[in-house]
Amino acid sequence: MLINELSKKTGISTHTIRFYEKSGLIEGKQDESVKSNNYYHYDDVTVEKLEFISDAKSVGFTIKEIGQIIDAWYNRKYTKKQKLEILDDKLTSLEQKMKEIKEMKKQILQFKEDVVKDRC
Amino acid sequence: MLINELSKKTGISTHTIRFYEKSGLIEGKQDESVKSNNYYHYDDVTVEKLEFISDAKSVGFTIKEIGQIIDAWYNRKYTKKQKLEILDDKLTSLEQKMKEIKEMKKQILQFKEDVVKDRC
DNA sequence: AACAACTATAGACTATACTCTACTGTTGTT
DNA sequence: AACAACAGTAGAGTATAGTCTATAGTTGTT
Repeated sequence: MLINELSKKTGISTHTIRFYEKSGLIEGKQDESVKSNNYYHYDDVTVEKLEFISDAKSVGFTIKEIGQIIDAWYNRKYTKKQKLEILDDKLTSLEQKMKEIKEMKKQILQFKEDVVKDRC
Repeated sequence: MLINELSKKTGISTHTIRFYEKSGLIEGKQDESVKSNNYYHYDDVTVEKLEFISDAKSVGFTIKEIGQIIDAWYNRKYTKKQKLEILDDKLTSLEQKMKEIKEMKKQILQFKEDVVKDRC
């Protein structure tokens, strides 16, 4: 599919898709047999990747981190061991985020109590 | 205390503290009786606030959101009802973040499985 | 052939959250 | 008095993650 279809399927603008491509998160390929244009073609894996990128951004991963995860999942540039290391690293960071959110919840509940009891 | 002590107590640079002050998150007060300088003085509540800001940033709250929470907790510019609304709103957003993180964990565990089983 | 819709590239612009530099003035110690 | 350490203000610079504009060429429909 071309970029417009990819954009419609994922809800991500063509501008942002191109930005992600320049950032190395996804990669379209050009059809060598067609000489009249240099249009990029994208497959269903790219759709999956873009959906993952959206989710990963929501939890606070940076483009760089997301790139690492995608490479660990769908690339030949790491050994199996390296891939598992990267993924475990991200799992650890998610555990950390969860802990911080739980503490923040407690803190805000405390604030609520303070408000209710006119302590502030 | 002056800004340097505040910085040392919180581990936040004086530059960043001034940035937070300009952003309305904290507020020092000048000693009217001293005319020779315009140094700002900070109290222990400011230390608390800065510690909260660090934690809140970790969970992904923006400066604007943090400002709202601080105002809801320590300000007279909202009614009790408004304060509780703001705090409940942030609690909801924390629940949402928590959900997204749990899903991301599942996803990355799946990636790990794919790697282990050579499915990618 | 005309024309709208689409594609690629380059580069400018925006928002957020700092971070640093330059400059000036104050305080405290020697 | 000298001088380091600290204070304030203003404004420039940086990194991240887009977002938009301009330009030029291509494709598909009428």
